[in-house]
Amino acid sequence: MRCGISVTIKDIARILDISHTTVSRALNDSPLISPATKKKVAETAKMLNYVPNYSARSLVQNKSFNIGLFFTTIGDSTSADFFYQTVHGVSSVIEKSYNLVINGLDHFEDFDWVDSRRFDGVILVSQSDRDDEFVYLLRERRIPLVVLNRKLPIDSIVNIVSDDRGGAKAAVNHLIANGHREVALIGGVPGFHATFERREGYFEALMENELTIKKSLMEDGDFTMESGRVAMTKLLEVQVPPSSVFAMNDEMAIGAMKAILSAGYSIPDDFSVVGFDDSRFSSYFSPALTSVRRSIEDVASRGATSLMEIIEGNVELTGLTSVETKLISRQSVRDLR
Amino acid sequence: MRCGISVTIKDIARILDISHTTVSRALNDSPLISPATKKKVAETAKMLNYVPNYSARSLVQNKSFNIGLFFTTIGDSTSADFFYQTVHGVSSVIEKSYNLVINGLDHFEDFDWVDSRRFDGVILVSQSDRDDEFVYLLRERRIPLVVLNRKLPIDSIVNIVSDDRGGAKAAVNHLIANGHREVALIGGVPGFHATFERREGYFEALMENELTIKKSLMEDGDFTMESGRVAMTKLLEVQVPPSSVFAMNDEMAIGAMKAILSAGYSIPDDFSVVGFDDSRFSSYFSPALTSVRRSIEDVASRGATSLMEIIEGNVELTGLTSVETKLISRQSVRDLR
DNA sequence: CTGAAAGCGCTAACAG
DNA sequence: CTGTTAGCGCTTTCAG
Repeated sequence: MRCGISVTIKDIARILDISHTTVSRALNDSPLISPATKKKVAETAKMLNYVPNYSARSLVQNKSFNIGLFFTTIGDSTSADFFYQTVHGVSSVIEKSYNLVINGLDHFEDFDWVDSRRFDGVILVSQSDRDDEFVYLLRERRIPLVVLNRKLPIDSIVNIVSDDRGGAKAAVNHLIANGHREVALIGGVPGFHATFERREGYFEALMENELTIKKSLMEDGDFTMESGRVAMTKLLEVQVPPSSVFAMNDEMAIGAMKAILSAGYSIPDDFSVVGFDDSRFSSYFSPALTSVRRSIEDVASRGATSLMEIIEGNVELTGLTSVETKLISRQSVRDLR
Repeated sequence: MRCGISVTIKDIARILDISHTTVSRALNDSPLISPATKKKVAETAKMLNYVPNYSARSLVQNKSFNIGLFFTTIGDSTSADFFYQTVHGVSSVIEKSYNLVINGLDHFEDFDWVDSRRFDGVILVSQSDRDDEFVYLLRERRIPLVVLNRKLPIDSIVNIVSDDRGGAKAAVNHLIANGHREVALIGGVPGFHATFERREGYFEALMENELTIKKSLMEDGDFTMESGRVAMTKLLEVQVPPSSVFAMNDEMAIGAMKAILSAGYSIPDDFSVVGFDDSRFSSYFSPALTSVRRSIEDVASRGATSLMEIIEGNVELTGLTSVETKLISRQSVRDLR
C-alpha cells in the first residue's frame, strides 16, 4: 500500500468480493452482519490500515464530530490556571471520536460560521453577560449547549457554576471572625459575573455582621496580578487603611501581597490577605495564601459529561448545578482577637 | 425560514433561477462569474443566512479544516502557564476557517484515528523523544507537521525550540559570577528534552568555570512545585550544602523557595535561587525570582505561522529555529563577592 | 460567463 | 444475513 493514498470501504469490498454496504455495516458492528463476515472485514481493514473518512461520515450523518470549547476571552483576564484546568477537565471526558475545538469569543466579529453542522455541541465558559448574545445564537441554531462558570438568567440550559457568592462570603466572614473590622475588596473585571457574585458575597458578609460598606475600601482590578498590585497600592494610601483585604482571585491577591511587602509591611502582621480560586501556587507563597477553593476541573468535567449525554443520548437536559466552594485557611490571615 | 433547517447552495440557485454551480463559484469569488451575479448571490445568501457545509466541502476537497495541537501530556508535567501561552500563541495565528483541535498524546493508546483526512496539519509540542513514534507516523501519513519545544534528530521538519541549553548556562554562569561555587541543580522529568538540554547547560557552565560537578548536588524533579520542594528539602540535608540552586523551571524554583523558607533560612541571604521560564508570577514572589525568559508564545505563533504557510501555500518548509532566551535578574540571587 | 453532469466516501432505505 | 440503489452538499471537469 502506498502511503498518502487512503483505503476506502470500497477497496475492502473489492478485495473480499462483497458489497461495500456489507463492509460498512461490518465495520460499524451492525447486528445484521454475521460474525464470520465481520471477522473477515475487520482483518482486511486492519491489514490495509483502513481509517474511516470522517468528512464523508459527517456529510451523510449530519454530524461534525466537533465539540466546541469557547471562552469569553483567551486573553489576560482568563488566568492560565483557570484555562488549563478547564481544558483538562473537559478533555478528560470527551470521547476520542470527537475533536475538542478551542476558541476565544473575542477573536471574532461575527459567528456566522458557528453552525450546527460544524459543532455537535458547545461548552461555553462564560464570564460576562455580553456572552448572552452568543448563547441565544446557539439556541436559535439548535446547537446543544452547556454553559459553565456563569449563572444564566434562563434555566432551560445546562448551567454549571461554582458558588462564588457563598465562597466570597465565607472568605470575608473568616476575616471578620478573626477580628477584622475593616475589610477591603479588590474586584475583578466590571461586568464579569464572578465579579458581581463575589461582591455580593462581600456585601452580605459585611451586612450580616453590621459593618459599614465603605466605597473607599473597594478597588477594581481585572483579575491580573498587576491589577492587584495597583489596587492594593491605592488601598495603602487610604485615610484609614484596612487591616485586611479580600481579592477576587489569587492572581490579584498575589499582586496585593507584592504591594504590601514592597511598601515595607508584613503579612499577616500588618495586613491580612485572602484570595479566591486556591490556585496551585497559593500554598507555595510566603506566607501561604488563605483562599477559597473551587474545583474548576470538576465544573468542566461535569459540563462535558452532560454535553456528551445530550449529544449521544439525544436527550434534553437542563438546570443549574452549583459546585461548592471551601475556604482553605493558611497563613496570610492574622487573628486580631 | 425555519431554524435548524439549513440553507444550501441549491436553495439559493432555485430562488435566483440559476445553476448551483454558478452559485458555488460566486460564493467562492471565482473570476469566472460576473460581478452582477456575484452581487445577487451574495445578497440572497446573506438574506437566507447561508452557511457553507464544511463536511461537504471537506469531502470533495479532501481537507478537514482541522489543525491539531498535540501535547505530550495535558497532565501535571505541563505547567499551566506553558500550556496557556502555547494555545494563546497558536490560536492568535490560526485562521478562522480552521478549527484548533487540542489533544494530549497520553490520552490515547493508538493513533489510527490521526489521519490526513482528519487533520490538515499538526503542531506537536513535544517534550520527550517518546513522541518520535508519533512524528514518524505523521510523516508516513503525509500530514504537514511542525514540532515545537524539542529539537528533533532530523532536520526535514519545521522545528522551533528555545535555546534551553544556552539559557541554563546563562543562569548558572550568573550564579557563578556572583561568587557561588556550589550550585545545586533541580532537574525536570528524566527523558524530557528540556531536562537534558538544561542539564547540559548546567554542566557547560560548571566546566568552563572549572568547578566540579557533584552528584550530591543534583536532584530530579518533575516540573511541579511539589517536586521542587521535595528536591530542595533533600539538598538542604547534604553534607556540604550548596549556596545556590538552579531549578529547571519556575514552578520547581517556587517549591524550592518554599522548602528553604520553611526550614527557617532566608533568600537570598542563605540560599540563592534561579528558575527557568520567567512565568508571569515569578516577579511577584518575595523575593522576586531571577529566571530565564523564553517566549513560549513566540515559539508557538512562529510554529503556527509556518504551518499555515505549508498548508495554504502548499510549500515544503524545513529547518530548525532557535528562539533566544534571556536572563532576567531579580532579587533571589545574593552577590557573594 | 454559465450550466449539466459526475463524483468525493459514506450510510440508509428497500428489496431480496 | 447480504446487495442494490440513492443521496448527503459541495466542487470540478467539460461543454457550451
